[in-house]
Amino acid sequence: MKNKYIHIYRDIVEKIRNKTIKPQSTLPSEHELMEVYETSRETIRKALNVLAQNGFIQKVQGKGSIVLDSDKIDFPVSGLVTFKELAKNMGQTYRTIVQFLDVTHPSDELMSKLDLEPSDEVWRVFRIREIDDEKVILDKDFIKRDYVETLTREVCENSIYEYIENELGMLISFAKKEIIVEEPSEEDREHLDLEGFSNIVVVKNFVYLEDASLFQYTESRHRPDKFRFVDFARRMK
Amino acid sequence: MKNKYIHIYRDIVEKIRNKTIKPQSTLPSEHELMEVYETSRETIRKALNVLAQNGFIQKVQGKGSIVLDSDKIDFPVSGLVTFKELAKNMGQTYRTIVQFLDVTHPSDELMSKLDLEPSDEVWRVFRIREIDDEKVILDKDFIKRDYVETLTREVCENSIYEYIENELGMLISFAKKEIIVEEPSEEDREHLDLEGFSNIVVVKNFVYLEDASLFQYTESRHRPDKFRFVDFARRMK
DNA sequence: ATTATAAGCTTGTATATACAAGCGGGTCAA
DNA sequence: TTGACCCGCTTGTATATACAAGCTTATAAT
Repeated sequence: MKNKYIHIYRDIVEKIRNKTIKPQSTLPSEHELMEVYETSRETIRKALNVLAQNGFIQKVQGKGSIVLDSDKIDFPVSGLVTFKELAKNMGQTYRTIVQFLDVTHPSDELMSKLDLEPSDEVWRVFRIREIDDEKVILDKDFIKRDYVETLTREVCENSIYEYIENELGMLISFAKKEIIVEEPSEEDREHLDLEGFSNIVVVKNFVYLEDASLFQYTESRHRPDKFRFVDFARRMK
Repeated sequence: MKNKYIHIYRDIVEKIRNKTIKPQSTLPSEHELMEVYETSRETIRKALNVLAQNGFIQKVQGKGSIVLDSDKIDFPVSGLVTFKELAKNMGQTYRTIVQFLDVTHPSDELMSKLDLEPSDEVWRVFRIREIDDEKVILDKDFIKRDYVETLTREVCENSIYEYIENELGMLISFAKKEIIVEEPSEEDREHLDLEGFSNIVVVKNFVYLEDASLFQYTESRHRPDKFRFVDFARRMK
């Protein structure tokens, strides 16, 4: 009986995605949805609020809930997304090359970023991402050792996130992102196919777990032509 | 008696901002907040949910609401932000130069972007943004004439958003953003102080009103060194 | 000492009710 | 025809209650 509203949310998302419910149309009223899902109005409203928050619908007082055009707001690239999901949308073939993987003590910069002591240990993972046989992204991951005991090359080649969530049972909850543009470093030039591009898009990512503990810092360095970021922003009333 | 929860939200935001409530501490329990604000638990929870959504707190079942470090998640640059707000944070002095302002019929590209007919009219506003006496941003705005009858140079030099919300009484509700990197166009080279930069960060912005109608498309073209985007993303459970 | 259990706190979910506020269509009067 | 008003729909807000589920601490049993 738990998570009824999330179930309703997912159900409606699915119907919007596969066009069972068409863009620009209005959803059934909250009263009608109550009967469809055999639940209370508050539960329906919780589901609708999540839909609105994520850009699927727009609620208008006195009228109803208008279904937005999800194609125009194509999400997958927004928010918390892994390379695997991103690559599927971007190109034909993709591959991850683990440059190296080790445990060290944090540099000064990292100590302030991850809030660490000099004695703490961190996993350091550098990965090169290929899309259509071009090396276009350099991912530098720093993960607190406290949270992750072991980490293998194989895991890094696949998806660290999947490992952490599925194998270790830890839940990623939120992240702070910062996007800036820099000149390519020596490292960038060495590992990426820059093809004359003289800028690098740097996505700095601070990842937090469900208990609000910061456990990972990631720097994702993109060749500019392979970078795209989509965001849906709702205004505070 | 209306909007009690928004009032509570703002009150707590203020307390977090001015450090009356310190980062990493936990908020009073929902029960205690009920008494402080003399309201019901559901109302408190609504306020707390908005706080969580906007990255001010993290709720942990069984424990409480942890106050996040807002300094590390400095918002103002995220979401729906106008140049005026942005410039205040970026530099010392800023200025807006209205390149031109007119009404035309839409190009094919614009027709598809703004969902228009060939007979429709659109305002076209091109503005150059100066920060510290350098021309670093080129803003190209396209606004549906249906929604805005008149638009003056003076308004454009100040803030179109303020004009629309305060003078015309229309409410901006949400926006879809897309960030990509391009080669500078002739136009970019002509109007901006590119200083050898060979890329331009393009922020495409589709702005919607409260009734879900699309009414503006903006293309904001930034010199890469003056671009920064901060985002807070929460994962769906 | 260690472990297991229970109690008491916390937040999470589901339900019901009441009234406010916005929209739209219909009615009726001028 | 036009405008004012009302009614029935919609969503928005506030309240109360009940129980579930997660965390911490204290207590009891081994």
